[in-house]
Amino acid sequence: MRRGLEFKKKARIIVVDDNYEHLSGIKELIEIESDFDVVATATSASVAISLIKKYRPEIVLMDINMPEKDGLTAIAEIEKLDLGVRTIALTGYDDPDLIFRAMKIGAKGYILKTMASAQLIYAIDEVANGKIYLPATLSSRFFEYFQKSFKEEAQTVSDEDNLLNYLTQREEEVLDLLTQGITYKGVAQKLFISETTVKTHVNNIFQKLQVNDRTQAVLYALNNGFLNRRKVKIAI
Amino acid sequence: MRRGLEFKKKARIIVVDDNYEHLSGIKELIEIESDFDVVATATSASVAISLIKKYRPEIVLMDINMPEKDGLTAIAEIEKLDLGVRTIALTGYDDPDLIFRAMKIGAKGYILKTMASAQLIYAIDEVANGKIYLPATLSSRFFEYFQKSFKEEAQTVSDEDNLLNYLTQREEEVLDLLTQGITYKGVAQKLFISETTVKTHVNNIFQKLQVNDRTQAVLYALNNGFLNRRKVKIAI
DNA sequence: CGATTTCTAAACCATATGGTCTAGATTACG
DNA sequence: CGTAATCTAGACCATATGGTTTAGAAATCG
Repeated sequence: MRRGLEFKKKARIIVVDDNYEHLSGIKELIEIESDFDVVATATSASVAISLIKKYRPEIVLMDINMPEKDGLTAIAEIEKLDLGVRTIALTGYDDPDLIFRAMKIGAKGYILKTMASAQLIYAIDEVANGKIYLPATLSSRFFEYFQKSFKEEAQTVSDEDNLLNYLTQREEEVLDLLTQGITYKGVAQKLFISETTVKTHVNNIFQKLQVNDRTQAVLYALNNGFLNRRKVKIAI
Repeated sequence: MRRGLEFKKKARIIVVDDNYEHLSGIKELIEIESDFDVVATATSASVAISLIKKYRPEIVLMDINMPEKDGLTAIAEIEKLDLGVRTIALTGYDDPDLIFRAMKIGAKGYILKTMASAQLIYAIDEVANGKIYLPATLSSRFFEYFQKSFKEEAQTVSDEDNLLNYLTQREEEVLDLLTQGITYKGVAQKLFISETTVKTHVNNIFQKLQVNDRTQAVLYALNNGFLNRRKVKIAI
């Protein structure tokens, strides 16, 4: 598979799988069917991490379903090292939650063990070239899960009977300061009003939000999208 | 393109684009090259929504770059109607933030206007069959953006000098109850200890978190991933 | 123009919260 | 076994917070 005079470096790979049979199978597959270089293998996440520090590979193939320290935390740790190592998650399950979590913590690809060997090689190739690879079926599953979580969030947040809607503008300003952990005295200074006025506003806020104290008001505000009102932030 | 005796219903489509040229172009394209049925078109989001309510199509092709009411809010509204209508976003820009927001609010597909007509038909077909369709390039862009946002979040949250790490187990339990808006008396009852003990714990918490009151402690906890410790919740 | 809402502010009081110190019982650690 | 950390709990005091009522000024609305 070598391609003449290309300068492209052979991607160096570390394979991690607690099952030794699988491990050597994958290693052989890669060495025979592709141009990549398996520089090391590991049967546990902790060993894998020291090997990664030592060899600095471009790619890590990580089995997610391991006992002891699980693969997801391992991936998270690898990402935290920030060595530019790109990790591909490998597993038998297409559980959307698993896919979501893997991608969330920084996996650059996600492949099922049942998939054809050609697809594995293709995925490694894509990821080695800086792309992120998810097979179409898994991608669909991911997005369904992704949208479902946001839908639930949107429902709980932007209800039209959100009690925050009943607050006046001044009350919103006061509540905004409260959600920053500022005392009544501080609020009074910031808004150039007396402390008793602040107390009046606060009491009205309590009644409207049906809570009994400052902490509960702040919690209500945070749980019901109060911050999203003023800031146009579309953050996750 | 009709396929003999299949029972599959022709998907009914509404196309929305403020540019009339584009609109009729897309409409013709769909009618000539595919089996789908364009039941209506609209040049504004608000008109589109009433048409959707009237025709109940399976698919909506929505141009995102419209003046007045923009396409994203339109998609959000359509999703909110919960009519089972599946929306595909259509735009000239592959801005990752745009893609991310579109998918977040529930778009079932995202296509660039520059893409080949065959790809448009393919996308509609996929979405009509209940799948979610993102072309590979856009998918890559989406995931990069997705991971970047989580990476930033992870950095601010899971620092090793997170003051929450200095809390004892009992202090964590107390703080947990405080983050639910419970009073000292309530905490005392829940933990079967005296109120003065609660106060002792709380004072220790304040010192460790370097804050002055309950609200600030709760805010610190929420902003620094306190909830993610006990609950394995991977919520967004 | 009259009514309503909003923002302002005070008085008064009860209680919750916060700050500091001391101290016994238990457990963990070297 | 001695020491440190943790959990418990009391005393004492200062102040912040919460509940209620009243009320004037300004803005908004029909």
